[in-house]
Amino acid sequence: MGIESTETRMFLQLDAEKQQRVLEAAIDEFSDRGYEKASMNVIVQKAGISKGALFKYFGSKSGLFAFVYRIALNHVKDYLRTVRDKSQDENFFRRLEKIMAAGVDFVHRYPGLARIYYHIIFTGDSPYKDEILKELHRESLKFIQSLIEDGIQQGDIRPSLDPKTTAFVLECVLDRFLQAHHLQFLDHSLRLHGASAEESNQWIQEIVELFKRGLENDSKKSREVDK
Amino acid sequence: MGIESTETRMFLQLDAEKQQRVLEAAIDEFSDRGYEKASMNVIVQKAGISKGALFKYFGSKSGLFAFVYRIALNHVKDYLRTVRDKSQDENFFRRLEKIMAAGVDFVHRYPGLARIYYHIIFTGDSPYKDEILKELHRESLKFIQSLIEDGIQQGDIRPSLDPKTTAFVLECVLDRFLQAHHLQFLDHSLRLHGASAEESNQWIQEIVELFKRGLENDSKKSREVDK
DNA sequence: TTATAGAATGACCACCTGGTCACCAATAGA
DNA sequence: TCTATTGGTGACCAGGTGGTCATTCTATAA
Repeated sequence: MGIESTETRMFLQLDAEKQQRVLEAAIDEFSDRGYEKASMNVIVQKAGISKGALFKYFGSKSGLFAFVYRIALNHVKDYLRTVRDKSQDENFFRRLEKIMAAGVDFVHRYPGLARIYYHIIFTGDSPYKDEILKELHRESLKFIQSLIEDGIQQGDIRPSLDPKTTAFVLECVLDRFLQAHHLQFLDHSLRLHGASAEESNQWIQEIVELFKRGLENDSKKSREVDK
Repeated sequence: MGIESTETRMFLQLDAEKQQRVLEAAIDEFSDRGYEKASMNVIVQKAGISKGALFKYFGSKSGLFAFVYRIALNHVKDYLRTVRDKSQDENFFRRLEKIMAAGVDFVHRYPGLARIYYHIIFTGDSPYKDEILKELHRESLKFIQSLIEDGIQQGDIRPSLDPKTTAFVLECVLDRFLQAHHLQFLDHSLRLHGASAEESNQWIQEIVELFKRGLENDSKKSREVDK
């Protein structure tokens, strides 16, 4: 498949400090400028290696990007899976809160990877564009829809809801919410950029409350679980 | 101000067919590739003029972009103002529907301008970045907040709502909804790309219904106006 | 110590960009 | 006819890109 990462044995055999240095330089440049505008010359400079060496490690710019993208995607999958599994027994709205909070944590813990991930989501800026985007959106959709299905099954949200509409609305709010944490120009109403965890959590509460009213299953009061 | 368009008298004195041709070439290239990646060489080729002439008409790439951006912004302002004024007497949710429908109309009628406008909104890709983004977001926020304030004043939505949260949620759903009409990679759940006006309207109904439940003022039944 | 294999280097390449300006063509006015 | 002005051209420029590869360096084994 086109988006296979192409790090060579040579790269994998470097000492850990050098691998780390190269990886950080790449994340830095790709997160700052996206795929197309990122410059291998800049990455080389930041990493303190020769350009020829970098091309030996990854074959091409797209190969290097694929390597970084995979790391970002795996981190996203990890945090989503972790929070989903840990919140299995909670109600839909509580789960939604936790997913948003985990997203904020991800953005704060791995700012570079988060920027790369969301830049791809919003702009499609990547090599092998179709495959990467298909993969990203398949993952995202699968996750949100399973959450909604669980919520309907557990009686937290109305069975009459159209799952597609609900997934659409949830997804765009979640994406924008997280993106506003690191893209200041999108952050004109909630001041999420630079917000403390507590402030972000305030906003999470408010947003989820809004969704609660809109989605809640009246005929079966939403299960409350100890907070 | 930095974002003043810089079309020269020379451009304005061209015959209308040539002006149109140059403008279309620019819209085509900027909408396809955004500001930074758009190539003056490509625009020149598409317009069938010399590069020197193009630089005489607009001074620079940023000058040309400012010209095009202004046209896009004016179109957006126009449709928003028109739909807001025409729906002055309707309830909040009906207004929301009409605004979304007008947005879909804008996207269909001026696909190039819509792409340019939303690309700036989502990526900030433009010259004089701070000024343009400030202007865009000021307009957007002003519009949505005035809509919400009207809705609260008329008793359609709850006064207890936090206007910021509500504006945030509305804005990201509206933006994503419109963007999905022309960015296929964002269009994985609703199939808006290539949707008929009727299909889009179906989705609008569903989305607004969701918001209605979430926002509606219980103590004063939302005013129904003949549909 | 020498030879070899592997790793690394950086000058070079073709291609692309936004922008410049000497030159040319057309037109109007004297 | 000559001159001045306006409009237009495209070769050229400096700077940047991703990528290549002849050469050099380094580590290891014999």
